[in-house]
Order: sequence, then structure tokens, then C-alpha cells
Amino acid sequence: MLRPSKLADYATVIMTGLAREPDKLRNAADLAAETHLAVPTVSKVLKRLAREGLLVSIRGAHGGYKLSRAPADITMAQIIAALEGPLGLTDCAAHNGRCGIESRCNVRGNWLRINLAVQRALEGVTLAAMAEPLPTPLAGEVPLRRAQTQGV
Amino acid sequence: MLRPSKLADYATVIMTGLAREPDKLRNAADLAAETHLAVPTVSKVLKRLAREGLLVSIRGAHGGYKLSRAPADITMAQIIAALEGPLGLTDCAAHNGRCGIESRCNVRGNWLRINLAVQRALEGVTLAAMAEPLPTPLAGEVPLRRAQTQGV
DNA sequence: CGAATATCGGACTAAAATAGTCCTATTAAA
DNA sequence: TTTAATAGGACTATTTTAGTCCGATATTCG
Repeated sequence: MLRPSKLADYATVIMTGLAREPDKLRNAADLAAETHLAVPTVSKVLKRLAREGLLVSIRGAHGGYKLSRAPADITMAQIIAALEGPLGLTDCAAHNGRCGIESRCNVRGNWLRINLAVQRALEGVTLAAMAEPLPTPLAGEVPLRRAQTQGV
Repeated sequence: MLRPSKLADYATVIMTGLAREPDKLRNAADLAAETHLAVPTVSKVLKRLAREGLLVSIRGAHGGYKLSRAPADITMAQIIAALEGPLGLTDCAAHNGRCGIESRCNVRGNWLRINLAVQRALEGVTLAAMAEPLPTPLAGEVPLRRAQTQGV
């Protein structure tokens, strides 16, 4: 559930590739070959990442892209947001006023709360962490707190 | 980003409505009127929730639906999963073997990690919490830990 | 028993979001 | 001046999602 778009997925793979050699300029064709994706698709993703400030672009011959800052300073939240936009709320939460019961709809406020929790989770994972080969075991690293009434 | 489907959104509204009178039987037309949604749509959502075990259904005249267990024992994760399926991974993670670089693709493992974090967040919010009118202030209740290298 | 009222399951259609491609302009190096 | 690269956006195709509808089944009640 709640899966990211394909483009956002590509973005993480591409960014991870760039994170391995943070200062090297890479062009779209180059990265396409590495990721086994079509050049126009990679190009589209790179353009968006650059426009959002996550990449620096150099135009002209021998141009290309590189990270705009250190991998440790780039989060998954930023990468996904660059491709999908900052939205992530229900329609009800996005443009208020449409829903007739809104004024007493406490569900809405809770959606905001949930979104905050998800966003916080994505902000906790940096590109640097993504580039490392699974530093810690996948499960059990944080004690699992299930189904408490408050908490998020 | 990462927004739930409309159906899943409807589900939360409907479930929240049911949670206010956990033992009362409600039929689809009834809930449609309350939520301002079309009857067939509400019906579709109810059927899925019932099939996933979150609702008990009674057929026949004077039939309807009610929660299968206490609101405190139903999580947002369960509701969303009922409508969208348990998926939530990238394609790469879903059917392994397709991606040529998979064996050395450490991005994949990290996606699993991220998913775990998101799922955990959704498991932390119960229907009971959703039914209450915003028990605590929206922001600042949990200290925000940003961008650390491990942590999720 | 028969009529009325529900859910059940799935097929089907319509609409919207997403992916992917392509074209033209601009920039910089050789 | 030619070549190699990004910038931006238009466009199309595809896939996903929403929404509707229908026939079957179950239950109540007169």
C-alpha cells in the first residue's frame, strides 16, 4: 500500500548511483546504461531532480549532473517529493471547503497526523544510508509499538 | 506524496462512522447518506472491508454491517491494506528476479526498510484514535528526528 | 409461501493519473 | 562551426483507479 510512483522509484536508484561518486559529473545516457532504463525516462527524472535543487546540472558538451550536496544531507522524503510533489493528503485535506461535513469531520485532522508520521519516516532515511549496503538487519532494530491509542 | 486511494480514504470515513456505535448494524444506504457518497461505492467498500475481516456482515432484510472487533483493535494499516492490498513496495521488490542488477542492488533492501517504517506508522493509529476528535495537538508531540544516517 | 430487503461477487465502463517519448531551444566545449 | 549535452514542455499511450450495474443468495415478515 501507499507505493511510490515508478518515477520516484527510478529517482532513488539514480540518486543512489550518483551518491557513490558524489563529485563526478554523469550524463543521462551514462546513468541510463547503469540503471537499465530508457534514456528519455532517465532524462525526465534528472530534470525534475535538478529543478527541485537536489542535483546540479551543467549544460553543454561534457555537461551532466551531480548531487547538489552531501548524500547525508539528502533524504528520501526530498527525493520522493521532487517527483510526486508535496501532496500526500486526502482530497478532503487538500482543498478544504468541498466536503459538506468538514467542520465536524475529525477524520481529516487525523489524516494530517498520519501523513506527518509517514513523512517523518521518510525524512529519517538519507541518501547516504541508501548507498550503504544494508548496514543493519532489516527487522527488529526499533522495538515495534503496535496499536496504541495515541502515539502518532 | 504517497497518498492513499480514494477508496481507502472512504473506508476510513466509513469505519470511523461505524466506530461511533460499534454494535449497531448499519446498511449501505444508511452509511452512504451519512458520508455523502454514492450507494454503490459505499457498498463496494463495505464488501471489501467485510471480506478482509474488519466488518461483520448480516445478510437479508434488516441486515447490514458492524465492526468485527473493538475500534482500539483496528489499525489504519489494516483498513488501508484491506482496500489496496498488502503491496507497497517497488516493482523491483515485489517480483524479484526481473531486475538484472538485483543481486547487488542494495537499494531494494532499503526500500523494504522504508516500507517497514511507513507501515509501523500506520499501525500506530487505531480506529479508536480516529474516532476521537483530535486528542492532542497536531504538531510537536513527538520530537522530530531528521536525517540521521541510520534510524529507520 | 411469497414479497421485500439486504449483502455477495464479479463484470463492465468511464475517467483519471502515470509513464514514456519526442521535439525544439539553449548552452558550452573542442 | 560542429558536436554534445541539458531545459522545457507537448504529446501519446498505457495503466490504474473509480464508479456502476446485474444476477445470485440469504433473511425477515406478512
